[in-house]
Amino acid sequence: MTQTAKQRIERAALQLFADKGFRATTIRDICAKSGVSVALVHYHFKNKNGLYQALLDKEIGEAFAQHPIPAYLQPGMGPEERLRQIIRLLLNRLIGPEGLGRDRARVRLMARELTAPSPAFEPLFQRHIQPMILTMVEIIRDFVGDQEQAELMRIATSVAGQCLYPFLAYEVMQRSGLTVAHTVEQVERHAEHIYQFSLRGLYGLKESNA
Amino acid sequence: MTQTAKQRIERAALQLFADKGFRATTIRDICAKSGVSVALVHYHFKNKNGLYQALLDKEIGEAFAQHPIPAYLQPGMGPEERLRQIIRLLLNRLIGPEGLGRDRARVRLMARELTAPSPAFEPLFQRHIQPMILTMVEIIRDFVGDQEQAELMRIATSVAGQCLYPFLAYEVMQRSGLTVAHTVEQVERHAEHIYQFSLRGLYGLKESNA
DNA sequence: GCCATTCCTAAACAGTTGTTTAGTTCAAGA
DNA sequence: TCTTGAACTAAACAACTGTTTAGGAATGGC
Repeated sequence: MTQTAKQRIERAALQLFADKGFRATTIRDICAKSGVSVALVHYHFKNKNGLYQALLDKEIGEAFAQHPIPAYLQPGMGPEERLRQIIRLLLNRLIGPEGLGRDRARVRLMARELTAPSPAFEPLFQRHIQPMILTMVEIIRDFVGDQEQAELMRIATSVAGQCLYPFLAYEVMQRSGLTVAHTVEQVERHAEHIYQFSLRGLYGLKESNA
Repeated sequence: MTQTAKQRIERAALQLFADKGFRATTIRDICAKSGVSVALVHYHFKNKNGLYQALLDKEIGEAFAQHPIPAYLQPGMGPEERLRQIIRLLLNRLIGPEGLGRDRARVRLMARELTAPSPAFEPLFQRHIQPMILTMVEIIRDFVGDQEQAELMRIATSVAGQCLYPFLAYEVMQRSGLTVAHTVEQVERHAEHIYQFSLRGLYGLKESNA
């Protein structure tokens, strides 16, 4: 047996939670898929919530931790380079092969949590998502100067939306024949596209303000 | 009694399905909230799936039908005006006060379906979502000329992402202190912002291609 | 050999869930 | 007045669900 029972449980649970959601997935589903008894799940993970929490930490937490913010943003960078890097960070974390993109189930699980967060997601949100958002907003504020709250929100979502949409709308896009590639080269190229696209948009704002 | 029992069921079900999801919402939850008996739900809607389907059709189908594509796109419009109009369409449908934005529960329900579609969503997808995507892709193709599939996908998601993100990431944004306004004026202003932002980005692509 | 620990299972338990059945109330039409 | 049909309820049903209990291999240390 190349995989331990615990690993088989985790694998099966990840796929089922991602496909059907937490509530619709039963422990017996997971057991049938991984070939273990019902009690073993409780032995290894205490209960259904514990299994889900462990999965979030492992599949999402670890993937994000491999791409920490300081690996992209270094002191002394100008606003343009910082913008480029925060976009690369988002894309590598979300659809990059070392991020969530390696596994389609990871993407679906994360998309569920972003649109309908569960209590188990809270620690991950505070640890990884919130800092990303705040950093992005700060970079954009550097770029466009002082703005009213509503305008800042519009600009921030213009940039962040480009990064997150191919990730959130995975299912819808696939049904329309549009697919996202997850190779390193494709991700870098996508990041560069979003950077260039956003840069023009941001410069346009400066012009119309002046 | 100002509302019929059937209406109270629908109202309670909408809020609960939006908050907790289809599976996590029980018929008894809905009954407790609307003050009716369990059997009455089956009397009016046949079963739980029927109730959900009826709700999707009513809350999302009707809102979308109020903003049909031909009301925005007319023959003879140039590519720039068509781009502006398709953006207005998306925003009015999704966050406008006559669209889903009128009711926070509608937004949450739709966001759930976009990231994790249920079988009940399929007819709405084919009727409303697919035509929107195809129209958007067509407009962008007019704009940027022939492109390889991957590049077209990147450009389309750059525009669509800006429109959909404030909608999909409702929860996450709210937790970070960013709120989306749903008044007509705010929505129109947001649409104009996305149009200008995208226009610059698209012109940039033309330049770098030349 | 014996013991302790880890990994694992079958079976039972108690509560929940969607659905159905049988029957009640009540207003409108003949 | 009688009847018909729509709106509604209480109670029961059968299946499912998360969790626990009691115990069986198997392994490694002493």
